[in-house]
Amino acid sequence: MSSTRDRILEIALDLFSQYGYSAVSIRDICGYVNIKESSLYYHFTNKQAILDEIINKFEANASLLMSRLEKSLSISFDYSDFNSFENVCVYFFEEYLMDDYCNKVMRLLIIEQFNNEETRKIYDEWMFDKPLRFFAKVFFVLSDMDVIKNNDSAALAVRFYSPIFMYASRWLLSGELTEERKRLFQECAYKHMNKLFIDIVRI
Amino acid sequence: MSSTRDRILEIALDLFSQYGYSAVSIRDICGYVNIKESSLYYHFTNKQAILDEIINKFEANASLLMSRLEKSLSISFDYSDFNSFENVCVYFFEEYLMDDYCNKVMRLLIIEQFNNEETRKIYDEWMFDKPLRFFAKVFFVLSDMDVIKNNDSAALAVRFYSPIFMYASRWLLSGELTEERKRLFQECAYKHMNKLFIDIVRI
Amino acid sequence: MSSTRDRILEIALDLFSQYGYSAVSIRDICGYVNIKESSLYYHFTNKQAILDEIINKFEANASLLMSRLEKSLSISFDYSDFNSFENVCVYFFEEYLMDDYCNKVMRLLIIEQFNNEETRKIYDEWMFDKPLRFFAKVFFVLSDMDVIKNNDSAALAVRFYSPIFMYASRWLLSGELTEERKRLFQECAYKHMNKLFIDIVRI
Amino acid sequence: MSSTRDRILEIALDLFSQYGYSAVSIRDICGYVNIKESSLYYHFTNKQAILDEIINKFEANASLLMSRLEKSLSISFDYSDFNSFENVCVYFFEEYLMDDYCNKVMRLLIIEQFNNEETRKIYDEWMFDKPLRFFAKVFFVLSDMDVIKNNDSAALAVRFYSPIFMYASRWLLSGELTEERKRLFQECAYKHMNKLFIDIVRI
DNA sequence: GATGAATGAGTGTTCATTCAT
DNA sequence: GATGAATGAACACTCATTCAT
Repeated sequence: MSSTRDRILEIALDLFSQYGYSAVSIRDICGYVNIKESSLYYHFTNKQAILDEIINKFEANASLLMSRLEKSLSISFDYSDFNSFENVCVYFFEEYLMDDYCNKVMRLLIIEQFNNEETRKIYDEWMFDKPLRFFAKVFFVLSDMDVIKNNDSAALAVRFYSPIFMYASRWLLSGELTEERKRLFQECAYKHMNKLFIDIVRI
Repeated sequence: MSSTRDRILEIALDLFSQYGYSAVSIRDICGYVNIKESSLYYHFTNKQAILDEIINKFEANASLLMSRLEKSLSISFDYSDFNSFENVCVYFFEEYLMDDYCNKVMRLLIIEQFNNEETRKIYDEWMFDKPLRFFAKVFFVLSDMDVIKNNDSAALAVRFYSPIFMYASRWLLSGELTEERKRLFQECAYKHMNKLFIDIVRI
Repeated sequence: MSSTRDRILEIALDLFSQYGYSAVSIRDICGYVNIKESSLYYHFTNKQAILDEIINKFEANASLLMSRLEKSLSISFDYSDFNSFENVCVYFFEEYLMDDYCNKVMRLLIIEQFNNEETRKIYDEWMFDKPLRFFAKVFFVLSDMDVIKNNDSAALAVRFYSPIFMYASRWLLSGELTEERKRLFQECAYKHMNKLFIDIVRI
Repeated sequence: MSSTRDRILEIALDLFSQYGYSAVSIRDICGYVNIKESSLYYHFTNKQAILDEIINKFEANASLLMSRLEKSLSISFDYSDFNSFENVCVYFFEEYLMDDYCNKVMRLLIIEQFNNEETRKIYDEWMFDKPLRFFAKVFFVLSDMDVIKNNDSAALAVRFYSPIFMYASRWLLSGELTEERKRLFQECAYKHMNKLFIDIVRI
C-alpha cells in the first residue's frame, strides 16, 4: 500500500529537510524512489506541488496533535498535580518536537522560511505562536485550578518554552538527529520542566 | 580600493542570507554588482570561495567583538551594580544580534548548517556555545562580586539567553529585518533583562 | 532502433578523429546530430562516456577481427603456398588498417594517447603489439610448414610490418582519407608484401 | 638571459607536446612561467603565434641539422667503410629523433597534423619525406662508392628507415620519454642498422 | 615589461518539465 | 502507472583576449 506517491513524498521530505528545497533536484528524488523523472509528473504537477503537499500534511497532522493536546486540558486535566503537567509536556516533546516526521518538516521550514513569506508564517505559527499559546493556556488552567501561584501565564509560557526551543534548535533541529542528541535534549528538557514546576507550584 | 571585490561579498551575503547559498546563482550576484559573470572569477576562484570568505570574515569580526566584550568584564566591570550588566547586554544585543552584518551571516548559517558539517559547527559555536559561555562568565563575575545571589552561572546563562535566542530567532532571524521587528525584539529583550536582574540581584 | 545514440557515437568519432577529443565540443557534436545539447545527456552521462564507448566498441571489434584472423591460421592455412599469406595480409589491410571505423579510432588514439595513459596502452596494443605478435605467428606457421626458410619470426614480423606501419601512418592515418591515398597505400603495401615473400620463400 | 619570452616558448612546447595545442590554455602556460596572462600578450600577439614560432624554430633547427648531415655526405664521407654510415645514423638518431627539443615538436606535430593542413605538411616533410630522401641519398652515395651492392636506393631507404620510424613512434614519441625507453630504442635501432649493413655491404 | 580588471563567447553539465507511447 | 526521448533555460566555470596603467 506504500504507493509510489507516498514514497515520493517521504523521500522528498528526507532530502528537502537535509539539503533544502532548491538544492534537491527531481533527479535526486527519483533516484531514491527508483522511478524515472518523467514518472514523477504523473503523481505531482511539479516540484512545488510536492513541497506544498508535505507542508499541508504537516499542518493537518500538527493541528490534530495540538487539538488532541488542547482537548486533554479540558478532559483529563481534572486532578491537580504535577502528573497532568508532566503528561502534557512529555506528549509535546515526544510526539511533536522529537517526532521524526515533524522534525523533518521543521528543518525544512527553517530553510524555506527565507524564500517564501507564506512558509515563514507557517514556520512562525508552529514554532512559536502555537506552542507559546498552548503553554500559556496550560499555565492559565494550572493557575485557575490553584496548582500554581497566580501569575502572568504568557510570561510563564515564554519562561517554560524558550529553553525548550533553544535545546530543540541546538540538538533536534541541527545536524543529524541521532539517538544521543535526542537523549541530550530529553535530559535538559525534563530537568528544566521539573525545576520550573517546583519554582511555580503552590507551596 | 578594490571595491568590486567588496561589492561582490556584500551582495553575495545579501542574497545568500535571503535565499540560501544554492538558490543564488553567480548570475544573480553579478546582476546586482553590475559586472559580467566572467569578471567575478577574477576576484574569486569559485562560488564556494565567496561563501568561505564571508564566513571567515564573520568569524574574525565576531571573535573581535567577543574578545572586546570579555575584556570589558575584567576592566570596566569594577563597579557592582546593574549598569555594568546592562551595558554588556546592550552591547551584545546591538552590536551582535541586531548588527546588520552579523544578522545576515546568521541567517546564512541557519540555512547552510544543513548542507555542511563545518558550517554547522560554526553555527553552533556562534549561536549557542559562545553566547552561553559568555553569559555564564558574566553571571560568575557578578556572583563573585556579590552583586547577585550565589548561583549556578551556567543555568543562569540558559535562563537569560534562551528567551533572547527565541526572540532573535523569531524577529531578527526570520522574515525581513524591519525597524518594527527590531523594536519588538528590543522591547522584549530589555524587559526580560530587567526582570531577570531583579529576580537574581542581592536584596 | 535507438538511432540517436548511434548517431551521436558516429559523429563524435568523426569529429574526435579529426580534431581530437578536447577540441571538439558537445555543441559541435549536437550540431551535426541535430539535437539539443541537453538531449545528448539523456544518452550519455558525460563527454568522456562517449569517448569510452567508442574505444570500447573498437576494442571489441578489433578483438573479434584479430581472433578471426588467428583462427584462419589454424584452419584454412593448410595448403603451403603464397595464397594463404596473401589472404591474411589482404584481410589485415582491408578490414583493419583501411577500414573506415578502425581508421577513425586509430587517428583518435594517436591524439589521445598523450593525454591518457590508459589510452596510450590501447594505442600501443592495437598499433604495435597485436599486429607484430600476429605476424610473428604467421611467419612461425609458414616456417613450420616449410613454406619459408627457417628464420627468426619476430624479426620477420618487424621487417614485414614496419613499412606497412609507415605507409599507414603516412597515408591512412594523416590528412584526409581519400581514395587516392588508399590506393597509394595499397600499391606500396602489396608491392612490399610480394617482394618480401619472394625474399623469404623456400626456393 | 633566459628571457620571459623564451621561457614561454619552452613551457608552451612542453605542454603542447604533452596535451595538444587546444587542450593547453594560456592560463596553464602562464601558471608555469609564473606571469599573469595579460603579460603573455606583451610577448606574443596570440596563442597561435606561440605555436607558429615553435614550429618555425623547429624547422630552422631541423633544416640546419639536415644540411649539416648532407654536407657530411660530400665532405667527410670519403673513406668507404661502415664507419661513415654508422656516424651518419648515430648523428640522425641522437641529434634528431632522440633530441629533447625535436622530440617534443614531433609529438606536437603528431597531434596538430589533424587540425591544420599546413602543420600536416610539415609533419609529413620532417617525419617521412626528408628522412627518406636523406637516406636514399646516403645509400646512393654508398652504392656510388661501391661500398654496397648496386641497388634501388629509395627502396633501401624505406627498408632502413621504416623500422626506425616504428621504433621511434613506439618508444620515443609515445608516453613519457624515459631513459629506459631511449635505451630500448637505441638497442633496436643500432641492431637494425648493423644487420642491414651486413646484408647490403659488398662482400 | 608586467599587471589588474574586465569581457564576450564558449565550456560541459544540470534543471524542471513535456509529451507521445 | 510508467517511461523513453526530448528540450529551453539556466548552471558554475574557462577561454583567449583587451586595455589602461
